[in-house]
Amino acid sequence: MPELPEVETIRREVLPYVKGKTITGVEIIDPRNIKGISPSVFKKKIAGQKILDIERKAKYQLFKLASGKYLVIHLGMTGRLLFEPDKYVKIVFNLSGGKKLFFSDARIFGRILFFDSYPKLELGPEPLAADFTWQKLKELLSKRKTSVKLVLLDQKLISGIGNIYANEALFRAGIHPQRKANQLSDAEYKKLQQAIREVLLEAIKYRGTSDNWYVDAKGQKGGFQERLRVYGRKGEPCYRCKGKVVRIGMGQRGTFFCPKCQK
DNA sequence: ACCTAAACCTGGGCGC
DNA sequence: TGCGCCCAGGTTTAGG
Repeated sequence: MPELPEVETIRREVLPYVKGKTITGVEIIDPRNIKGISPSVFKKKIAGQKILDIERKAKYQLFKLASGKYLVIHLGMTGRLLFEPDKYVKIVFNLSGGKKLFFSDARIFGRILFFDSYPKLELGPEPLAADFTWQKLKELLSKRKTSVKLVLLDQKLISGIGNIYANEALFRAGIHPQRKANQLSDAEYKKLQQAIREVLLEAIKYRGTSDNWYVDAKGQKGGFQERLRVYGRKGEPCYRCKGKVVRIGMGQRGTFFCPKCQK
């Protein structure tokens, strides 16, 4: 599923493809991804808009338009932005110059939004921001009594981390996912902050994780799935201690960890 | 304000 | 080959 590294990979590919182009029209094959306004109003508003830039905020892509308005896309779980169509295309953006950008989404969890001014998205700080220090992480996590794993997934508190990278960061930091967020030591907040940064940067470098659905705008898989240490590895040996990786459910999500290495 | 759980969705994988 | 069942999970919504 597209988390921060996957969305960033797509943004870097799509930006040069659309920058300076005008959206001449939109074909709506399935309207269910369009949120907040009716499909017909969306069509009218988007037609003729020139794209200046794409900004990424957490898992959102903000298409900055010359009019000062914004097209905002969230890929949900199975959403894709593609240069060539696949069998799950729901929306087609026709661009000046004859190119098309395809929005594909098998499960229709993705969201397409339109804002007349800069979008308010209610997101917590991004872990890759320069001022996201371990003290900042401690300040945020100290507010919560629930498990550290679930808190990492709360986009209003910290934005951009999804299930894969929450599992991977906790493994790298040696922290058990069921530990209470407000009960870590300073050394553990420090290790966790470093682990989050490291895993996100490494995943961007490898162009994201294609555990199942994710592909980039060219339809190509990422490379980070081969570097996952716990996610999806239930019953397999831990790379650090050779013990078995365990899977439990937390908040309706698969949670993978090594009981020996994560305390 | 915080926390939990259900709901939204459907392709893919599995057992039979 | 095909049917039924279960699983995947980001975000919103509802309710405690």
